Amino acid sequence: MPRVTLQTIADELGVSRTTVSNAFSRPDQLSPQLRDRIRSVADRLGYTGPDPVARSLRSGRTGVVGVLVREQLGFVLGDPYSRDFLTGVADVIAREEAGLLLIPTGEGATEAVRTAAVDGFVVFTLPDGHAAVDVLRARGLPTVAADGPQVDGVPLVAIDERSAAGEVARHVVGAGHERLLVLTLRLDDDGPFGVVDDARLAGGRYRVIRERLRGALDGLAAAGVDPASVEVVEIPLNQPALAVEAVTPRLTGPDRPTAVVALTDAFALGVLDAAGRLGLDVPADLSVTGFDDIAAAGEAGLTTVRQSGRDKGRLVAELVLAGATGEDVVMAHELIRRDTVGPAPRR
Amino acid sequence: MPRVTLQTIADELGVSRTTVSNAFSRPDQLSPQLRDRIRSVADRLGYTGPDPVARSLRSGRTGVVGVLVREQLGFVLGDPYSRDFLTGVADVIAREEAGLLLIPTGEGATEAVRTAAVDGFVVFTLPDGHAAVDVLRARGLPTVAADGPQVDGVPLVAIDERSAAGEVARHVVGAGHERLLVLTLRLDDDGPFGVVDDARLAGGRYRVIRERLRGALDGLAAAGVDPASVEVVEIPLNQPALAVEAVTPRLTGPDRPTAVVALTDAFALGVLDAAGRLGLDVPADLSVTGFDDIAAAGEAGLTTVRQSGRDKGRLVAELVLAGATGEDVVMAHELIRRDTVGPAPRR
DNA sequence: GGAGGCATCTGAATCGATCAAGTAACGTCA
DNA sequence: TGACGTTACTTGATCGATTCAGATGCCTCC
Repeated sequence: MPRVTLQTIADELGVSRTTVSNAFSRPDQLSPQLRDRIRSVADRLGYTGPDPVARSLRSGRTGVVGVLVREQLGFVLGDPYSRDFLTGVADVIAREEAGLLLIPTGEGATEAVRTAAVDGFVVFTLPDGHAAVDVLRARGLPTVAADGPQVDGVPLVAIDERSAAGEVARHVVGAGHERLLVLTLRLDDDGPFGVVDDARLAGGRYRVIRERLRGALDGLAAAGVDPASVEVVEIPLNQPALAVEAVTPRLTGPDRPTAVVALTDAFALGVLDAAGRLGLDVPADLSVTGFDDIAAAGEAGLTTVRQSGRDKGRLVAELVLAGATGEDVVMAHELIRRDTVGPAPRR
Repeated sequence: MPRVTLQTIADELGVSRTTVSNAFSRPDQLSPQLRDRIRSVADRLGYTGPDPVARSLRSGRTGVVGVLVREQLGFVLGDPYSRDFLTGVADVIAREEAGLLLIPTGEGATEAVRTAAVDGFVVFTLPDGHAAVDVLRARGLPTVAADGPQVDGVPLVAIDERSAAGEVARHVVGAGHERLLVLTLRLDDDGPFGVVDDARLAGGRYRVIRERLRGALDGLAAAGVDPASVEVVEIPLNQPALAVEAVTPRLTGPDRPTAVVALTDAFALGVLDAAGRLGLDVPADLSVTGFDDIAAAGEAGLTTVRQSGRDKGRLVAELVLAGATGEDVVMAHELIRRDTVGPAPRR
């Protein structure tokens, strides 16, 4: 039994294939009567509308945006900020009646990128030098990167991480803190994770984190705290529990830090948790700052840097759908002062 | 400047278009030398491989699976069980080098389903009678539903919700509890939400929840507790905070329930939270059960029904990719007895 | 009454590949 | 030596639609 196509219906009614096509895709191009007849014959024959693939081939557009995320989809979906971002992308995709092709891609797996039938790509926080990005560029489709990497020919949408982190650092030092601990997300995929040295920082391939850390250290220096005196601890996954683990042994003793600058909200929430377990009062005994202002940060009263992942997702999707030939976009951020930063406790 | 196609390369080298096609898609069909020459010319001309759309049209397969989820993508991604499921789907998709098209679809929005260029569909917990499912069936592509709805011609993959909930109910009653509270997720999209009556239960369009609730009530009855004596409270979104809100006013007074049977882990975690705030000891003062065994349930020591969302996602994806003509699949579940069910307190 | 405009419909070309069938050259083996 | 199988490549048809340049008829307006 041959498949039902436009031609089948055209033959059935004695009209041209083009007219049947118009009945579905450009209803104003034919009389309402004929349109209805065509529709009813289509229903009778079980024709559900023009084949999407054939339509895409001829028209040159698929109506699908590919979203490149890191390989472990579970971790991406588990992260509130990432979720906000994806939700923002989906908002626009739905409004424009487009589709969202999720492409989890490891360093080696570029095949999915090469063979994805899409009109454009969104790249979401991949490390610098990720192989998939080269493939993307070769394909020549509209592409926008969110948060990273920064690559020639691919517009980047992000906040000014460096100055945002600088503001945080100055805010904390301004409250009188001198003994600080910085908690950072992984700078690169290869371990070991632990205390960060200069080489590790300089070589970090995750742009967002690298810039944040640089901004924070520069901000501390500018405020009069020697960056060499602050311990920087690197944690591989953006989960509160890992921050608890990293920070707990470091929050005891007379020389313990009086403030923890966490480069993500998840870490900051972990620090609040750890402080509670250790009986430290925040902010009387310990000050804590985060980054991103996810929903849980507001509930916890966390002082943090606000940026809207959802707005970013929306903007990025719009740029891709619009053809994405533009420049980088620097989005707004704002230091939100809530209840987790106080004056440094006196010895 | 015309686009570079197989023909461009064929002309450049004086070979046939098919041979160039084979160089990319069936490397064993031509000599290694020619293959290399073709590849190098392709690189030089900036040809990144066969156009995915054209290839799909001719070959009849797209290598993409469409996943239908409910409209509010944010809520879906925010739910741990849903996330596990999607991760499972993604596992298989990645392994088979396919793509995952996310289709958030509201009751009215069936256009995305009609025009999705996919080889098959995964339906994830849509309500019975959802318009998108009719469109799906008309398209005649391999389709599998996870958790619901149950529709003729669409294989369903789920656990035996009814008997699982029955086991929970018998377990709780077996510990001596007589005054019970049941917390259920929405039975249907239209409010109002609150105390559930028989009509609401019978008319519920979310299969999973309806079956769980039936199973729980039947189990209570079988164990000798009059279902009419248990209050059933319906909560619209699967979030712990909403359970806290619903349960707090009901956990005071001499006649308060001694056990809460929550039909999702998120609700159960909310109950644990509320109990803590009220100074009720679990399980000495209050017993609590959940459903699904998400990661946080284990950490909280929650007695619950285990099922693997990830395994379910994997199985469903495999069925779709295999053509999905089979029967319904009933997956295994297991009652996990941890630390939140104890003997009923004496008055 | 003729020119022009609009609404409606048609036909051929085209999108970029894969597929099925076929050909030519070369070796192998009875 | 001749039938047969392999390897390497070609030819022509085809997937199912959209696009674009007309053709046709009918109405309007000067």
